[in-house]
Amino acid sequence: MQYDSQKIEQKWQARWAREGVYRTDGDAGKEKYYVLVEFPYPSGNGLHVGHARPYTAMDVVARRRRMQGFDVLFPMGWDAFGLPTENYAIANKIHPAEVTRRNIAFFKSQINMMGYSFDWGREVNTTDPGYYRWTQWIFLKLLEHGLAYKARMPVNWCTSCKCVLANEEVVDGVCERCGSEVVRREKSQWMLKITAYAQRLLDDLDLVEYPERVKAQQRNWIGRSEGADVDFATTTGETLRVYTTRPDTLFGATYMVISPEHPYVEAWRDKLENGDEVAAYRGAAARKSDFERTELQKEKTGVRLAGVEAINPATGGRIPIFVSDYVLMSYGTGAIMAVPGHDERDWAFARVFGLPIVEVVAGGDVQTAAFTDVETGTLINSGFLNGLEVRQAKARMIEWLVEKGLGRAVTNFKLRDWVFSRQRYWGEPIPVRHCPACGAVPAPESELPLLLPEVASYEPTDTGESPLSKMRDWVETVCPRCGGPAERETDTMPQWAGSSWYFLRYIDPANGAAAVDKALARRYMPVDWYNGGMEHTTLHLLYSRFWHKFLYDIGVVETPEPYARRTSHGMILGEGGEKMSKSRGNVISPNEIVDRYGADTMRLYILFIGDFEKAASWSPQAVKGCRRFLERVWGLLTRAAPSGEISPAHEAEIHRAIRKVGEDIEHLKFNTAIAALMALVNRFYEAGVTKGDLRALLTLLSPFAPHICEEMWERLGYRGFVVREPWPAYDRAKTVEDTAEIAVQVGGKLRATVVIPTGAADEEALAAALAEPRIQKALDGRRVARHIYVKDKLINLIAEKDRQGG
RNA sequence: GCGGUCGUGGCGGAAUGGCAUACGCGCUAGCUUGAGGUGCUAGUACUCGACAAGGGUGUGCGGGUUCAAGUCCCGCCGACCGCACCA
Repeated sequence: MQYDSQKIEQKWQARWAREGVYRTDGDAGKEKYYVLVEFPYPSGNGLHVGHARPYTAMDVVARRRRMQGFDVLFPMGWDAFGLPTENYAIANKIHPAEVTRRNIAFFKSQINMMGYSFDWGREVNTTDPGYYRWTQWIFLKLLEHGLAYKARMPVNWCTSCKCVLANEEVVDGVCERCGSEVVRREKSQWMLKITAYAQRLLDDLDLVEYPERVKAQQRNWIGRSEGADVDFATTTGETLRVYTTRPDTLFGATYMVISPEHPYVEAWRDKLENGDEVAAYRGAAARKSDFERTELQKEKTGVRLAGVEAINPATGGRIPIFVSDYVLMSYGTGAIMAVPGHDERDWAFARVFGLPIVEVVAGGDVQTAAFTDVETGTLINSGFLNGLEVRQAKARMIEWLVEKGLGRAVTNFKLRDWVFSRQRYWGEPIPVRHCPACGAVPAPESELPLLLPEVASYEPTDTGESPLSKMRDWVETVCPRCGGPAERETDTMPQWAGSSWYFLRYIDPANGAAAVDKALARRYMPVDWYNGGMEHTTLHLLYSRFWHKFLYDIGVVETPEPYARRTSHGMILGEGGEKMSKSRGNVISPNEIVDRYGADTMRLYILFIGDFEKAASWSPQAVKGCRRFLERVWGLLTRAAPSGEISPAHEAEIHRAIRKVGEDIEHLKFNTAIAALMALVNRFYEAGVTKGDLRALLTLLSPFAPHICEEMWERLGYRGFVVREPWPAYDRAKTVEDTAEIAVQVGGKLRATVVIPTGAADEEALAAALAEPRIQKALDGRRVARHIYVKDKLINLIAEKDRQGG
């Protein structure tokens, strides 16, 4: 009797589908549990083993929750707008919607091949008008609440995608997706005011259970800092405002720096003695790509603004002003007071330009290096601040600035508003009309969904206009406000739009009257457990938290946070620990593995491969171990004694396995859960097995390898589906054996083990230990001064001489 | 530089402060097989010792706490991930 995985897997996948065993039942008598995996982008490459890891892990969780009696929501869908599809469509002259349809069909067949327990009755697709209608609706609501606005500003422009990128999509100065150079372009863009939520996005991290690294990364990205705005008078009459986190060092500000993009550079042009030189510097900075501007930790450059000076409000002294690209226009006020004694960048700049370095916080040697410690220093050379600690001096200086009307305490964030426009075809049209008289006017809600028009060409344009702009009969419309002629917005939304709320649509996927029914949202939100990739920490995860908070504010949902628990899986690497990629030719397709070994083997291996949270290298050898294990499980069919009871010989270890497998699943320790099941099977081979033992094994193994378990369940004559069995309970009292082998140490060193009854009393353990000849030998005649006994674990004997430190 | 994670056999990796290396891969030997890219059994950290009995040493390095440290504390070294001229 062979283990024919192919036949078994097809058989049970068909039966599960027929019986609808994975449907979310909505039974109000049950507690709900919402398990979520990140929905895939259906690329033409198909499912990757990298998808299989999180999907399998969460499938195990969902399956266990069903067995535990929860009403489980475990849905799947498609994040289908996006550039690769559009580019493929352009190259092959197929409509992107058709490409998407084909890719989804392929992906879906692969997902089903793995035996995942998704409820397909709730499938969502971000490119479906019935879905993006509500994405557009949320945009209109954001607009209504002043959280969407159009602004002309320098944006990140990918030279290859011919499209604007969000800050989060620019990695090391190049496009996150295609790796091409990103340059700055001045463009009018739709922006979402995520900065309005910066503080809440930061604070509410305390409400959720995320891995520390995820929270840290988000905090870092939000980048809150506390300081002060300070106004400096200048010799031209203008006031130059700076932001500083070190107002305590104001007396040490010996010069100022403004960003090349600072408006004063332009405004002062005619007043400067070296206007041309400054303009040239500014021009050079503008031409540099982000990559050039940030990549090199180069020497500081800059130009002094000759003819203008500022007055340090604390000292009253005149100080020079420079323009330099180490000051960013996008943070603070785009201008800084430079304190070379206590800031490394200012110190480096001062060295290049021979500027004075004044020590105002004692504790270091400012001629050698900037002294930046804020914990130990004491203020000097600082008038009324002298003698104060840094912390006190900050507060005192802010009081003084407020008194004099020169400044105030300010909190700043690194987080920038979200650039929300894309100049591409395959995205949600932004439902806005531009009227020469009324400006940007929201499209009426009744118009939604505002459908993507059929266009002849999806080619991006070099001018930076969306391909939609060429569709004149679509573009030309009327203003909803004044009725005059108007044009439609031709930019589309970024791919992150549809994925910012998809978890809500799963709850109520067919609702034509609302994005999600309130009562249903109340039942299923928040997502109880959301697993996804680390690469989305500052993109999707942050964006969707923002949207969800907004939907909370307007009463659509009732939980402040969308995800109660977030976990992250490590990457699956190729054999040598290298990233899997087509160019390296080391990509493993799940199909290869399923064809050769079966889905159950694939599922086991992808979880057994290593620590779920860490990167792991694929090993073709090790896959076989998992197949071998299933063969051994299968082999138990012919060995099982007819008794339906758990055999006394295995009772304790089965109860321990129930506990361990359950706990391990909760803690993402899928590898050790499987190891425990392997150990159990090994014991069954050593000491015999009954039908009852096997029954227990199958219920525990079924979340991991559901097909083989279902088949064996049937062959053993059990009724129904094993995947619908209740998760077994363990009895703590039954997890212990009658006897325990305890370690016997002498002076902390292991000398022997003895077998004594479980829970034996101290004296009994001591007697057993002393009766051991090897212990007597180790004691070598010395008296036992004292001993430490840990029940069922060990006994440590301290001999008299040991205590003297010998 | 800042933030985070982490250093354990030949390899992937296990260990609520309590017998380090579970489980799997690989390897070695024996059996099985017509054959094996099959299956089974046994072995597999290093070292002294006779490949025995029996010792000793071992979780990146150096200290410390403790009856007991891979685990806790301090200081180094190294790796990986994220951010990075954010004032």
